[in-house]
Amino acid sequence: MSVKMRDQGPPGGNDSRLETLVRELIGRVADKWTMLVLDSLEEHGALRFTRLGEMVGGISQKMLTKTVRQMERDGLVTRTVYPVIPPKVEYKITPLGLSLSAAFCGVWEWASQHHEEVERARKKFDHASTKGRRS
Amino acid sequence: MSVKMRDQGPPGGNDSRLETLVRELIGRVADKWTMLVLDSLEEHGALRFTRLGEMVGGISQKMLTKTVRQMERDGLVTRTVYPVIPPKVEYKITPLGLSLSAAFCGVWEWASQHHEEVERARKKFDHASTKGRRS
DNA sequence: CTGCATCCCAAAGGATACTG
DNA sequence: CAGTATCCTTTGGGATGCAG
Repeated sequence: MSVKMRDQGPPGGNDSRLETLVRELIGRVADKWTMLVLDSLEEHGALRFTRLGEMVGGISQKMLTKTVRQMERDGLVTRTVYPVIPPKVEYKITPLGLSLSAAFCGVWEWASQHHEEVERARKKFDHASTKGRRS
Repeated sequence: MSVKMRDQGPPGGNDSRLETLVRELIGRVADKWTMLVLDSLEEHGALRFTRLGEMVGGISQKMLTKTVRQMERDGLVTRTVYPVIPPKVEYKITPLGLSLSAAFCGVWEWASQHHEEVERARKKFDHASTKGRRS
């Protein structure tokens, strides 16, 4: 699982530095909204701001703006402004974003396959906490 | 990518309900600390509270407690209390947690392979924002 | 009318002190 | 050692304003 073992860059003593960088990137990318936006764009190609928000569901305009800006900065999506009236802005996934989406695919599959198991675990946990002592 | 297409449960009109459930689960699981904790436990087997915090790195006790509780509730880890003095609590990944870790493996690989590309994209974005106009 | 910035408040998160 | 409780700071969400 770890990144330590397969260092692909030029050799040196920067193993821990690379590890740190990758961890930061994971922290950035392993974000609820980022993943949901990425998935929406991967499914529907290009979307306008409002429509994208609808597809994601339950996200505020503020967070959508922030998330999408971050993703644009990271090179995961492109933002195209059409200077027309009424204004039109389209967000589109990039090849890099597509590769991340593909990498994250396994997690989607995991969620669809194990969500019942998770819910059972929760029920059990809540039940045990309610009455019994645990330890 | 989507879950819509391969519904594995009994047929019915509950596609959107399942979709919602899976999305909620993704929102829960696609969390920075959850993934980092999961990875630490996957690499090192069983860890005590403090040691786990050290392995994760940069996490506060409060968030570690919260994250680990959540994960225990979701059935991703087990929490074993040894009634000794000083107290000893060990956290261990479950088979379910292991499966999630494996599913998330692709994202780790993506991060290690593309972090340079992301950084280049950021530099370019910041550079463009500094001086030029974008649209 | 669309897209975003701003304001304000609620909630999440970090640091510290304290208990079993 | 492993938390819980208590601050206080930061972040996120809803509503509103405003430019194109």
